[in-house]
Amino acid sequence: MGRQHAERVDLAVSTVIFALRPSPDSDLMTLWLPLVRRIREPYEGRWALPGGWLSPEHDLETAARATLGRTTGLTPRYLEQLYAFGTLDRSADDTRVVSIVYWALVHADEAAQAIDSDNVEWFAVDDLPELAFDHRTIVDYAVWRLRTKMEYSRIAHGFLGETFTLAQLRQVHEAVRGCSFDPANFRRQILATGSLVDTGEHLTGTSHRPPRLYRYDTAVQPADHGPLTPSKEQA
Amino acid sequence: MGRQHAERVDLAVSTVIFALRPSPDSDLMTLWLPLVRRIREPYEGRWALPGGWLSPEHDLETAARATLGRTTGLTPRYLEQLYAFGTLDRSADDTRVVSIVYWALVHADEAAQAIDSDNVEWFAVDDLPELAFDHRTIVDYAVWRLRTKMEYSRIAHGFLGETFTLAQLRQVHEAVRGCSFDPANFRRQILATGSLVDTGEHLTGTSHRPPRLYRYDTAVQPADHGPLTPSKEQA
DNA sequence: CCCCTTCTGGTCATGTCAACCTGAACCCGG
DNA sequence: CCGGGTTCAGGTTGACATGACCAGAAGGGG
Repeated sequence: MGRQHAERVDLAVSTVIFALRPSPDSDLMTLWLPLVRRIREPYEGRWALPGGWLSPEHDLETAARATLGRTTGLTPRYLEQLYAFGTLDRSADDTRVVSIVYWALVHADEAAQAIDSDNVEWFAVDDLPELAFDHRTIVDYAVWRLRTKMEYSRIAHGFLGETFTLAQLRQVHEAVRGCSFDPANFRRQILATGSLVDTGEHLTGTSHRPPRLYRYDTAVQPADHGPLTPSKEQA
Repeated sequence: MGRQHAERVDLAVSTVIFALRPSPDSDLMTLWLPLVRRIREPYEGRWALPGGWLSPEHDLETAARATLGRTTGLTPRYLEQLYAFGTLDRSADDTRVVSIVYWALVHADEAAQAIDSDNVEWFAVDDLPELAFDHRTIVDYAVWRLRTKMEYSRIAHGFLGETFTLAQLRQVHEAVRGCSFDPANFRRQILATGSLVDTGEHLTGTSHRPPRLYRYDTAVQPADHGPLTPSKEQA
């Protein structure tokens, strides 16, 4: 059962971090994610997902959180395991690496003040550079999961602040799903889920009728993980 | 970035294998899965999921397939990665193990002639013994995934043969979902998806009107994996 | 030959959802 | 101070999907 070859399997944990930022050309909100420039071979100079080796004293999720804090200085509003990638050819040299990848949502205005250090840069998901390893596949899968989960779950929460208007929430859905929704129908559907709480306050300062401010019902879980509760694998 | 402690992280691959068998007390079909008895500490004598250490020359999915063949002698009709479990306390001794778990569906009548060797035994998911490690949590999660996926995907395929009647397909859904469906409505919904092909043949020998035999449309994928095609991570 | 079973197709009431319409409420320019 | 512009907020309508139910068709068994 032990390892027969001299080589071994290395375990890495990477994270796909999503934030919502205004597009440079249009004023619409689009998806962005931070990448780090590789300073070592293989793929030196290429952009890659933030991550690191898994040390024995760290939990998988803890490692993903640490990576997130190291590269962006932020704490995620949502964090979930994406997939474990482990094909033989994904490392390009003769090492064998299995990457357990997480995906996270961070606050939009927090992401604006995030650190933009030398080797970390934010990219729009529609305009990514060439990535190292199989990271392009990973990002595509993460975007697909985000889009799919947005349809049936309430993870839009992760992009917004404590209180928000229905228009803001709708803009998040439109940015991620990539299509526009009827404001009236969107209101009816969202309110029908019972996951929103009316704060009674209104957002003022707009040049039109002041919209109501809502808050998420904290009693409802943001996403259905089945028997696995988030942030805890209830071992 | 390297491992700081003397201990390391070991990587295991386990598989939750599902088959449909008639219940011993009732004649209804129920979910069963094979477990292996541990012959070593920790948890010696307890039942556990089939699995093994990941060797550097094996793909993750290949390892899962190998485990499946070793314990049941079967090839899966469906195989998908479930989750990577990696909390610190899941090994009960001072080793650190990360388990990448797959789940699989095998043929019902093939499972009947499957090997029932000394240390391998099939159990009904509703009547499981105490399991080793956190394997009970893993099984619960796998059952939840199977039930959830059955609602929107066409993985019932994995339990059936090449051709089948609508009643057989309905029985699979009823066994997994745990409720009964109206035959007429079930027919309408399934046929509306366009994933079934009428073979033109009928099943004879029954004591009632002979039902039509259908076949799955091979052009349609059994499940939506997004950018990740099954059996291939398109690295 | 009648009866029982299941298959197969159909109807009907209900609920859901997208498209559309209308009044409400606020800011701003004149 | 007042009317126009804009968005919010709620209601209506028609198309479509869903679930409960019904009835004829087609076999085998007593």
